[in-house]
Amino acid sequence: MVTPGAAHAPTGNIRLLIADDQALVRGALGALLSLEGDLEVVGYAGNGDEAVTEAQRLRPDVCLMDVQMPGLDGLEATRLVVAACESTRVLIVTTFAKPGYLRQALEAGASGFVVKDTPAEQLAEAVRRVHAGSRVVDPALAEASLFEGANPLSEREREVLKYAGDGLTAPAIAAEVFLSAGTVRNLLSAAIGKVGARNRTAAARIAQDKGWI
Amino acid sequence: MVTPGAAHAPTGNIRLLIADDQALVRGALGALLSLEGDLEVVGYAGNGDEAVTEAQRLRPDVCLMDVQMPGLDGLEATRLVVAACESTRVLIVTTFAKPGYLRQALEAGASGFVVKDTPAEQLAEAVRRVHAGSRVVDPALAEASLFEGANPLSEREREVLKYAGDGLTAPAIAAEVFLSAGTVRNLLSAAIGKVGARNRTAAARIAQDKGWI
DNA sequence: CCGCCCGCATGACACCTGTCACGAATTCTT
DNA sequence: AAGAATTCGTGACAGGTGTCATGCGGGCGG
Repeated sequence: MVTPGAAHAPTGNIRLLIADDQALVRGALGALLSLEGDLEVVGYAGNGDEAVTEAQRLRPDVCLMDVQMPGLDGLEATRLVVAACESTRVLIVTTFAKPGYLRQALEAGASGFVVKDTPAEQLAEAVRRVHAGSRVVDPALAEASLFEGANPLSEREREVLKYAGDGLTAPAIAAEVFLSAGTVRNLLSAAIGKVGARNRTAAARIAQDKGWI
Repeated sequence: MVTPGAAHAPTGNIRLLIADDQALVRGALGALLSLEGDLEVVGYAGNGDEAVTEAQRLRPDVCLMDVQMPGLDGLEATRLVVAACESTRVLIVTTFAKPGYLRQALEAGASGFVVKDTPAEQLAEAVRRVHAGSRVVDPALAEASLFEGANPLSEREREVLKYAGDGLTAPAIAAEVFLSAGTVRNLLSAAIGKVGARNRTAAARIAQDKGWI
């Protein structure tokens, strides 16, 4: 019998926190997982900051975390959740199978990585395996991550390449990052070379696809 | 009592088809909507072609349709479903609140347009209202669509701008679309002017954000 | 203390981009 | 049938891009 008011009622259920910036997806995932008898959704978060706050408050067994969220992104939120809640394991649930994302997720301490192409039936199983201490990662994605996951760009190169991808000129980027236009062009040129593109627009697209920016 | 084998059992339930290229999202939406006593998910589709085929086979009351799907996109699929199945209403359920998407969706015959930021509780209600013959559109998005939804770009301009957004040079684009490099530059210049950007990269980004490409 | 490395900056050069004017061919409207 | 509009193409010019060499200052390691 469950003791009323117990901080963590020893019901045997796996307690879940779901973090996704899209309310519909968040709610739908909650509905899906609640159908499983042994899974219990105890909280929701709409962005990275909320995810950290709610994880600290609720101490869920598993936190399902999207990557691209406004403000604090899911990778940084993962790092903070893992650091603050020893008993909480993080399962990344993301739209894009980007090698860079997987690598960063594992470096941040995530226990699993699932893309939204995965059949719905497999999500509950992934949650259970993560809770049991297993790693859950698509093998093909893991292999891609080994070769492509490592980000070849420096912090500054990533910074200027993001702006270039939005169409800003070198002088405009220079104003944003407080460097000279010539330095920005040198950084862009280096980034273009590392990514193997023919210009800054293509470089930004490739880096984004790989999860490097 | 339901007659066994009846093509459309007269149960009073609203029969749904869910089209989304992400299996997890598709399944989760199905789980969410199945919780409602009067809604019945009768089929799923992972792309636009499947959506059309399944709609013709199942004759659902409402089809939930994502926009960005591989192959036939959700807007074109909507057009075909509406043309082929008189009794099926289409509710667009998409990630991006792009004015151009809304306009194209309504032009394609969609009865509703919901973004995935919407609270999960409102989805079932939106389905019921669409089924009842109502239009379901966020008023703010409708207003934005009036001013920004109309695509100012010609067919050719859209075509070359997409390539430019991926970083292709004018000669490379010319090879893809079978025009001269000079013509491509003229088309890009016209598109840049219409969109109000300072270069092709920014123009591609703006057009994509507005749902024009 | 010295040498090396890294980040930032400048300048030069070749090439690409964006704009504009003009013309030819095709299509559409009157 | 004729005129207008649209699409495509060419050429010229100014500005932006990408590459490369070089130099300076600060930090780090020996």
